[in-house]
Amino acid sequence: MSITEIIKEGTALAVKELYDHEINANDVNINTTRKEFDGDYSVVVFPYTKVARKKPEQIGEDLGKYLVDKYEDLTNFNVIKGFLNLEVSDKYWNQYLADVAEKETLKKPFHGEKIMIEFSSPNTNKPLHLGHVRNILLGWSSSKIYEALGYDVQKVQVINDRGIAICKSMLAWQMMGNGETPQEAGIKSDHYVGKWYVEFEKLFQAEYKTWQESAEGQAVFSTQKKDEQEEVTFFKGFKNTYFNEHSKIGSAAKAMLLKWEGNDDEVRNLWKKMNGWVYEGFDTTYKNLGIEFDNLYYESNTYLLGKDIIDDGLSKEIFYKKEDGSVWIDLEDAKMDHKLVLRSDGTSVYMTQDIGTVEKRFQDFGAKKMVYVVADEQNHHFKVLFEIMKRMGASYADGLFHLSYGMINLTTGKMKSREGTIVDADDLMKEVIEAARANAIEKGELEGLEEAKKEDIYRKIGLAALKFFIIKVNARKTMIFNPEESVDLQGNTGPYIQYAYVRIQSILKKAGEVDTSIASKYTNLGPTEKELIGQIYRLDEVVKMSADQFDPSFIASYCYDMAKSYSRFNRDHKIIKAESEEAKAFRIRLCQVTGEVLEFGMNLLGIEMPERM
RNA sequence: GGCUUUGUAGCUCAACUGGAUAGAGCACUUGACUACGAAUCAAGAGGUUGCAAGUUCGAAUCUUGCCAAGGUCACCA
Repeated sequence: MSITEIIKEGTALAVKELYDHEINANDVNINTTRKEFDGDYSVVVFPYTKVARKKPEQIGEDLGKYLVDKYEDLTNFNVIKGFLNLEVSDKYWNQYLADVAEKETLKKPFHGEKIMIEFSSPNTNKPLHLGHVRNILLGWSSSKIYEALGYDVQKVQVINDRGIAICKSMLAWQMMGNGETPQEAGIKSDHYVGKWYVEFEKLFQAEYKTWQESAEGQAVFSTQKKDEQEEVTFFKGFKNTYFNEHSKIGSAAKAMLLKWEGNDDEVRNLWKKMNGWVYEGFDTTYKNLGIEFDNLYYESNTYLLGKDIIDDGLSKEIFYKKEDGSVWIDLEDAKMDHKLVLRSDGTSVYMTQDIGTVEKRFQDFGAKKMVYVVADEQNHHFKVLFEIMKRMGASYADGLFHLSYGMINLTTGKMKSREGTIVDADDLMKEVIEAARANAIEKGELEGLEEAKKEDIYRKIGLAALKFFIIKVNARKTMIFNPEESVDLQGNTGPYIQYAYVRIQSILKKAGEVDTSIASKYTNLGPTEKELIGQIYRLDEVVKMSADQFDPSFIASYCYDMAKSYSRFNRDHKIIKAESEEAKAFRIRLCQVTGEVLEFGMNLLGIEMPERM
C-alpha cells in the first residue's frame, strides 16, 4: 500500500475509533505539505469538527498521535491550525526509491483494452500550420500516455482529400502551371500545392473585385443590401453567394468537383497527382515532428458512408423526414436544435459522414473508447454526433470523447490566411532548430562531436523548445503563441528539463560503476532529497490524471517541477564526492531514477532527450 | 439573441479539482563559476484572481447576476 493510501485509510480508521463516525478513506483530504512547514503530507481536519465536537487543533493532535503510533512509516507530526502535518520515515522513502529503481520499465503492462485516437486530419490543399502542430502534439501525447497505461492505442488520421478546396488548387495549376512539378519549381511538394490554392484565391479576388465595380455587381448591391449597409461590408458577406452563383472560376471549380464525383478520368488523375505531392510533403513534416500513424482514413473513401445508418434510424423513428425529403433529428429535449442529417436530394452532409465513419472505425478496430482531437470550434458538432450515436444505441457511445482544444492566436492577433499571418509548421521547426544551433555553438559544449550527432542534438533541443512551449498550456485554453518565447531555452522550457537530464547523465558517466545495494543504509535524508523522491512518487498519479482528462499539460508541468527539484537537490548535495559511501550510493540511485522519470515523462510529450547539449 | 468557453503579476502560464501567506518563467534589480555542466542556483520587487452578492470553518475554484473577449447556432467541411 502506498503512503498516501496508508494515511487516508489510517485517518478513516482513526475517525471511526476515536469519534465513532464512518468516513470513506477516499474522501480524506490530503495534500503535500507546503514548504514552509515541517512534514511531507498534510491531512485537512476541518471536516471532522462536527463529528468530533472538538476544536480542529485537538482533532489534529488526536489523529496525529493515532497515526504515528499505529504506522511505523509515519514518524512525526505537528498541527498548525486545522492542518495535520505528517512526516514520512526515511526508511519508507529509501525503500520506495529502491522499488522504482528495480522496475524494468515505468510503463504499465498491456491489459487488453483498446483506444482509438484521431488527430491531425488535414485538408490536402495546403501545408500544415501551427494549429495542426498543437493538434498533433495533443493527439500524439495522448496516445503515448494511454500506451503508458497499458492500452492498445490506434493512432488514426482522417485525410480530407476531396471537396472544393483541392479542386481550387487543381484548377489553378491546370490553368497556369504549365505541367510544372514541385521538383522543377524547387518547392516542397505540399507547399507547392498550397501555392496554387493561393493563386486561385488571388484570381478569384481579382475577378470578384472587377465584378463589384461592374454594373451587375452594383445592381446586386443596391437591391440586396440591408439599409445603411456599407459597400465593403456587403460584399464581404456576399462572397460565398458570388462564388456559387456568379463567379466564372467558381463555377469552373464546381464543375471540376462534379467531374471528380462522376469519376472523370482526367480529373481523377490530376487529383491523384496533386494529392500525391501533398502526401509526400506531409510525410516529411510528420517525420520531422517525430510522429506517425497506425491507420489512415481518406475522406474520398468514406464520404458516402452513413446513409444506411440514417435509414436504420428512420425506421427506428430516431430521425424524421420532412416533406422535401430531407432527414432531421430533433434534439430539443437535449437542449439542442433540430439537426439535418441528410439533404433533400439524398446526399450526405458532414454529420452523415461522421455517423458513418464512427461506425466503420468501431468495426475496423473494435475500441470502445474513441477520441477525436479537434479544435473547439466544433464542440457543437461533436455534442450532436455523440448524442445521435447514443440514441442509435451504439455500444461504444459512452466511450466517445472530443478532445477539444483552443485556437492559437499570435501576439499580433489571429492567424488568418487572407492576411498571410499563418505560421507554417515547416518554417517553424526550421526556426527553432536554427535558434538551438546558434545557442549551442555559442556554448561550445558540443565541440569535437561528429556533425551528424551535433545536428541531431540541435534538432532535439529546438523541437523540445517548440513542443514544450505548446503542450505546457492547458489543452482546452486558447493560447497565445509568441515566436520569440517559443525558441527560449531558459526557464520553464523543454531545454531546461533536457539540461537537468544531461547533467544527470554526465554525473552517472563520471561516477562509473557504483554499488547501489548499500543505498538503504543511508539515513537522515535532506529536504531536497525527500522532495525529489516525493516528485518521483507523484508520477503514476499525474499520468493517470493526464489520461483521465486528456490533458498532457499536467505532465509538462510535472516534468518541469521534477527538473527544478533535481536542480535544488544537486545544489545541496555532492554526489560523486558524497560524505559517505551510503550517501553516494543513495544519490546515484536517485539520479538514475530521476533521469528515467524525466525521459519517460518527456517521451510522453513526444520530446526526445539528448545525452549531451 | 440562445447555448458555450475563457478572464489570475507588465507579458506567457500554474494552482494536485473547496484548503494554509495565490505560485513559476520571461522582463526588471542584485548576488553566486579556478566548482559532479551557470541552458544553473539564490535573493528582491511585482496581486482587490474582471465586478458584485451568496453558499461555509475556509472560495481563483461552487451558485446567481452583471462586464469583457472567443466559439457556435449552414441542405460548408
